[in-house]
Amino acid sequence: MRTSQYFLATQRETPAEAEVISHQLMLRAGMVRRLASGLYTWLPTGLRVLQKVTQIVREEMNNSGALEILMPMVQPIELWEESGRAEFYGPELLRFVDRHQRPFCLGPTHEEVVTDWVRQNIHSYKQLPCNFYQIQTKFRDEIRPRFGIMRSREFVMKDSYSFHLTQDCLEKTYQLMYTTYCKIFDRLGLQYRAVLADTGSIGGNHSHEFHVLADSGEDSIAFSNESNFASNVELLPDIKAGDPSPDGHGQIEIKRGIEVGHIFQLGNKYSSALKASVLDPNGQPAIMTMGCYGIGVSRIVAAAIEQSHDERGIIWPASIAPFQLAIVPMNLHKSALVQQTAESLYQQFTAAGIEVLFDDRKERPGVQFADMELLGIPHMFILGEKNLLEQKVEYKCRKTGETQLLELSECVDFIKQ
RNA sequence: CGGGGUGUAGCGCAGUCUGGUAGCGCGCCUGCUUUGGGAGCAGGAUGUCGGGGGUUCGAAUCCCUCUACCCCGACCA
Repeated sequence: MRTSQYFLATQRETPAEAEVISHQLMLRAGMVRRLASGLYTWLPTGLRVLQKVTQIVREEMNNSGALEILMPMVQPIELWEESGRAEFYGPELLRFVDRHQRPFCLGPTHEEVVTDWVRQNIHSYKQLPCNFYQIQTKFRDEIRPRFGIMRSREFVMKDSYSFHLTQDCLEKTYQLMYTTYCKIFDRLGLQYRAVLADTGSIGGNHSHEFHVLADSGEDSIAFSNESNFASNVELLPDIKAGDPSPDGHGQIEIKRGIEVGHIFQLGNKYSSALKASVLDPNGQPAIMTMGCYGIGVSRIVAAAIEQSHDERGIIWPASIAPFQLAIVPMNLHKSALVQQTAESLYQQFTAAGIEVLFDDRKERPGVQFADMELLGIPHMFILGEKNLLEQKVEYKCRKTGETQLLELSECVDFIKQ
């Protein structure tokens, strides 16, 4: 991509509306713009990152055997009355009526819809277990949207729902989702922690949250320095750092986390309310047992920034960077050598399947460097006439800030390895 | 919803107390110069001063009202 044909929308100054660093940097890097409280437009750069995250989630969900579907965002209120959540959910459920005065809501989650669909279409234990997921825009009319993308009213979520005949079977899928989530967060390049959690408004009897570790996180998580014990502090009201771990192994450490995933064993909460049953091997109706598994896809984008940034801007993990590499030719329009080499390198990287941002603007080098670093692009190649006359190109690593001179001919291999 | 704060150009802000018809920096457009870390000079465009009502000869400024947004609390991916 050439900057001249792109829409960078970087800003030097931090908009006053942004308090947390991820929000500030997403605005400055031209990733998002606010439409109204808790509602954001994703600009090209932000959407690239969002799609990277989406794709990793999709691939690992597919690898786990889950099947992708897409349910309506608009849901009839009757289903919520049937499950008993219409009243419980309260004003966070955005309700409205259609032209026939029929009541609907914008979907904040899809337990009701998926259970309704499954009860109408799955009739035999032989079709179980099954696990369906979607990646879709959710709407929750939050009391107080804040922190930009981190807690917006409209957001992208991966939600999946599994159905089982037995608790044993549910636990197997639950474990499979647990390991799938670990693979996802590993691939996303995030430091995270899975912790025991409260089941909240979704309900059920067993759940884990996945937290990205960041000092700015809204949650506190407690974990043992010796064992696998880890829990949201909500479940351990009086615990503090240095206390003995409740499992008897080691001492408690406390860190801040941003919740980006949550898995639940729902049991039969929704399936019994909606009478979702299959015939068991004896030909008798049996209420299905359910699990549900959520990932805050858009929140991950913000959480990744909270976890990895410096005074110059974002430092993306390679797997979700909007571009892998920036070509920064200096005085492109003054030097035929710089121009030819930049074009040639751009072609070579592109042919090698690498996503390149080719900064062909007529800007001074300082502006170019600042923008590429703000954007958090992992690798930068700086092309100057002096170096090129000796067949050299300067490489700079975004994360470490280290630079080195490379032979022009080895640039592509340097990145590919 | 309770408490606090802010709405003036794309972004950051001054001007409001003490009323006189809107300004600064950055960005944007044109030209020349400059070119390894957010350039310089010259010229230029952009504002229903959040909306409505009132007071006044005259309102960004005073009064009433509505509204939007941000921060602190209870909720959540």
